[in-house]
Amino acid sequence: MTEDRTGELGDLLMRVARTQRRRWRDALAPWDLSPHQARALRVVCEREGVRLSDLAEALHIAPRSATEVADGLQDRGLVARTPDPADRRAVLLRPTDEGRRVRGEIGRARDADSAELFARLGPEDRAALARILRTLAD
Amino acid sequence: MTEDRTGELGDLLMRVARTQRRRWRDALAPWDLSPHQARALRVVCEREGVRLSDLAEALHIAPRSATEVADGLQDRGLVARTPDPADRRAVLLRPTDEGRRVRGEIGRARDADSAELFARLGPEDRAALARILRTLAD
DNA sequence: CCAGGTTGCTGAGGTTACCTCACTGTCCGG
DNA sequence: CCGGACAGTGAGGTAACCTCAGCAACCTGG
Repeated sequence: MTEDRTGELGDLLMRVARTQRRRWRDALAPWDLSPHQARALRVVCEREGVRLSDLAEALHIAPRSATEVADGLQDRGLVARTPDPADRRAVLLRPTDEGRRVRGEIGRARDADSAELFARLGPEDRAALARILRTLAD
Repeated sequence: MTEDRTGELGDLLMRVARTQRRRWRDALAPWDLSPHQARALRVVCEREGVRLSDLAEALHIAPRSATEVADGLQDRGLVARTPDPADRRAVLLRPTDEGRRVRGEIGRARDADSAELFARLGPEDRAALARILRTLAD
């Protein structure tokens, strides 16, 4: 079959991504965080003062659901709700010291995990993969 | 390290995969099937006579949950439960005619969607991507 | 300057897709 | 031929989403 089975490409991408997702979930276990929560923590740490609605948008979930994600992070003492001085309806999410610490740890864990997963690729393959994926990511 | 940010690679992979997943979910809407159900239908169609426990393993879910996935597919008339002649405890899942038809349709839809997604890549990039992903997929 | 619509968050309650545990009926090795 | 392992399922639980309604604060036009 000289045909360019594009379907297989999608399949492969799916499979590798699934593997990676599984690995990451496991790597996150020591902190008892879901991938989604880790992502949320990252968003909160990267911007200074995140509104719940912004978090919802960043996470592609309904605004109402952002409340629950924030609750989870707050219960673990990783973020704090502070009033928005510019709008008394709004709430700003900020990382606590613990939150920043944990976000640093999981960031390093993620890098380590990524390095391990991509270790079997040579440097030129890694570069090619990065270039190709960047093209696909818009 | 010439700053080979492996972490970014993982990030990119995640992002592209998320896009693909979203696209597929949307492409599946006309049949009112979840990606998971489509995957299950595919498994059932590819092997002849699938045990519930095999389906569970293929889908990486608990055996009990395979019952529910099978229920969903059966309610839509896509698969049928038949007794396993070799083991009266077991149940074999087989696709109905409708199931085979739908599986063909969504297979083509998936190919089309994949083709569209990867259209912006040149043939040599597609080949390189396939080779690299295959390496990663074991 | 205030009435009425819009926005930001959350309580209440629903759905979906998983899970574990317990049970029944069947299989099989000693 | 019997005790343990195994296949599927009923019952009931959880996590992560959702929509809808309500409340307070914001903003805009007359």
